[in-house]
Amino acid sequence: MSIARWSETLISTLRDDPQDAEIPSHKLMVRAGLIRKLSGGLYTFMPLGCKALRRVEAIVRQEMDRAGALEILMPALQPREIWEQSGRYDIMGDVMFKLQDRQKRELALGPTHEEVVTLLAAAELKSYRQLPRTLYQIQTKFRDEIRPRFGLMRAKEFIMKDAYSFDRSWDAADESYRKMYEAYLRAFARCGLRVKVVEADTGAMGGQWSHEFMVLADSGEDGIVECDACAYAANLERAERAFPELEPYPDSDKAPEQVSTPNAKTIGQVAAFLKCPPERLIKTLIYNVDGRTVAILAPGDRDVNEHKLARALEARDLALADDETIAAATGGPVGFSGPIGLTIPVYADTALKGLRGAVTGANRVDTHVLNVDLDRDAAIEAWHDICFAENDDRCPRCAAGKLREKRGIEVGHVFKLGTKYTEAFSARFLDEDGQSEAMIMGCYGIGVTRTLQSVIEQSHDEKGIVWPMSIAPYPVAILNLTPGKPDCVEATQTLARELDEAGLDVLIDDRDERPGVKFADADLLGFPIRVVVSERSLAGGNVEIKLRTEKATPVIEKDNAALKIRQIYQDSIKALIL
RNA sequence: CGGGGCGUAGCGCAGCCUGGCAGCGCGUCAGCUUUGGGAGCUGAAAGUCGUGGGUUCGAAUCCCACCGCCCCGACCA
Repeated sequence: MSIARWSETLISTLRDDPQDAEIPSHKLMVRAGLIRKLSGGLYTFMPLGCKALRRVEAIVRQEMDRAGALEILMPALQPREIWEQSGRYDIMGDVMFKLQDRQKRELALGPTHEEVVTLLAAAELKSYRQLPRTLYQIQTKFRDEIRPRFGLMRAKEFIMKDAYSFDRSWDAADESYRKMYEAYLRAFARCGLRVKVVEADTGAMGGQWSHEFMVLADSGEDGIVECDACAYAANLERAERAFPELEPYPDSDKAPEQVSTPNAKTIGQVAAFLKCPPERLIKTLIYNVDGRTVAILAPGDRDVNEHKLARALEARDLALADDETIAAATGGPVGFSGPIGLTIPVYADTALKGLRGAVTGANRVDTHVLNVDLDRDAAIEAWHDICFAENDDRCPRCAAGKLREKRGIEVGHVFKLGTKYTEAFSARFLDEDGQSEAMIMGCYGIGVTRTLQSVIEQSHDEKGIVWPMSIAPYPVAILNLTPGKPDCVEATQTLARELDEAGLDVLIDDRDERPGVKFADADLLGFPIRVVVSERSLAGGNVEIKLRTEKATPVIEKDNAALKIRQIYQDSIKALIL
């Protein structure tokens, strides 16, 4: 492939952690000289970082091609109108970078490409004979993130592989989805990443269902739960839970009774004042949902999950009501709301079904109600699972399991979109009977730059990066410890040439530096195979081959080194293929 | 947008409280010595102390405003 000399490239390593980095992968990417910050959420890829990035892209591209997807490249600049046409201009409005051209035409830098690709499909795919088709691109996306952070993890500008499938039927769409899902598993495995697939919320993308590919990491921005007994796993935004039978409280048949609870507004204060456990309290939250006011009931010890709530109520817009709205809707001040006697619709979390002897607000200042039986005392419009799942909750899919909470980095997301966009853009085809039908669509994203950083987050030690063989900027680094000695130079060159001819990228550390510096840099940069050429080993006709993942430093006859290294390389690459 | 922290040489930091010559370590450059896990000595280059205003004989230091970066939250494919 190619031979690079340290003295001729641009590799600047830092001894100290950068002041503005928090998580290991971000610190290491900067220390190893892979990236440099231009401004918040904007980074330059340095030569080594660029090489690693291209390797991730190459793997993703190969797996897309293998799955039959077709590469295209769409514009990053998009006219405003297409976002209005899909109805997402308002939803995505704040995350889009907007600008005008000199004709005052309004444009946006694409945060994603459903609109553009669906327009394309509408124009080009006209017959069932042309289906199915999956189109993809690897391109820079722009999002005005509220808070960019962790280096490439959440940046304003990042590289994404996005694919879009178009099918003639729902069954065929499921098949396209399955192909992408499997391509994703292969791609991440080849990158040396261990991923967990979870059921996910579709959010602003819409559609029927979706799966996220998560890299488990403490620094992950997403909460997920997984069952300790079965395969169930889900993003917390979506995660369900099972509802065990409730133990009745003593005297739970008593009639409701108002009690004075001066200044006790929060669950904690009321529970302490009445000396009862928080789970016996019912939280009553007043929400504005698409312009109407509703009451939401949740167990006192649980938080309402607005993603699940929005889905349950099929709501577009949802927010906690302000104090005036609460007073008008309940007749009482904030902190003392309860379901009894309300005229607005009341929705309750399923966990409350059958609860008797509960405590609620009385819709009156400093007053709560004891002995509440929701079925008897309140008018519940509907019961839904609308609270966050928590650690130790019972699994919703199997009888035996409990849910465990983890943190994850979302590196991929696949959506079954259905006809949301194809209807909006009239992306229709003629079937065998000459009938016009909307295409069924799916979309599939991989955060390429985020994937790269995730690899480091998942694979490093106290000395530096530990690259998987497949995406290391250079799989092999040859450290020439005495670049002044002709025989060391000669042996280094020969080995490098042999490896180059065998198809490996090689970096020669030819700097006039002390050995310790070279070792430390090689560890920091994480080359999977480190070869040392020195007078000492050369005296016996040998070189040293050390793997970044191993402690030992075996020597090998220098004439056999290239073959051995090639073998290690190939075995290692093979081990990453599913 | 709310809360907190930071901004001084390429990088990491001290100095600020209590105003008085702009400092340290690493890196960079030159020379000598050294050479298997971030070497030693000597010398050198390099700073609008984030920006603007104010107080003062005098401001990195005190006051006001703004900007940038980081963290927590809200928010978010």
